[in-house]
Amino acid sequence: MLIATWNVNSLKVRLPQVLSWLAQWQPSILGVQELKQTNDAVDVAALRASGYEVLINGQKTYNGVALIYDPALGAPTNIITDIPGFEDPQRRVIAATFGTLRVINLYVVNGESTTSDKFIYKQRWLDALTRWIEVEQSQHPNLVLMGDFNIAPTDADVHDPAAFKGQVLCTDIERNHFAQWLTMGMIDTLRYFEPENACYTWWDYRAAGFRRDRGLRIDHILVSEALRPRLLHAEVDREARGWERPSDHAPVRLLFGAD
DNA sequence: ATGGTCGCTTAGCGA
Repeated sequence: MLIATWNVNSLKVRLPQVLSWLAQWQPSILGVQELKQTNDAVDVAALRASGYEVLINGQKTYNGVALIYDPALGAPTNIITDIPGFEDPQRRVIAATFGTLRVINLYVVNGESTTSDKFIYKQRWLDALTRWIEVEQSQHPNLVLMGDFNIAPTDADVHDPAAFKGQVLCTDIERNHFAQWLTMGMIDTLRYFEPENACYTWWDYRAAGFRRDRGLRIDHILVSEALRPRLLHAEVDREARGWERPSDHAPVRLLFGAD
């Protein structure tokens, strides 16, 4: 079973690439972020023609997330489009249960800078998320948590740690949340299979970031401990980042075995 | 070189 996450930076612009990627990799589930589209604007027919169904939590201009899935998984249940109890006009969450698998797809707040009001919002958002993960873990042994987290968990996930020291995406406040999820028993699957090497998932459009490999690892797939025996492989799809008119993020893939 | 590029909406914002 293949699961993947991809911040597409406009599903309108990137739909042809998403369709091509689906045909190439045939994932069971693809979580996408930054649709920048309302639910009505998403070309569901094109996805269906490619053999996929989709759950959308869209928003005009900003944010928006979706779960694109193989209908052979059956009808998803317990669909959630908000962190329960957390008021948020921004569309950043889509979660659903597929059989025995609980999947949460997130577009975490960027935060802009540590002195921005958006960073306060990010902290409130992460506080609510951490509380919610505890609840989801208690209800769903087989939990997958994926998306654009806008957190580089350690200095090994940053091309220039000195330049990013204390900056947004790299603060102790953000990293402590990520560390807390690991303490709670979630597994950082990319690091599980790639303990040493850098494996960036995002490169700034500016300053030829990708060509110079000046990246950050901010897109993640975390799974609960119960799924550890089934883990087979995780990797970053750098090829898609090198396509014509790419998203600034690469897809991240996780392969795992059947029950 | 202390900037740079995208996407959205149409001058400026968000990333």
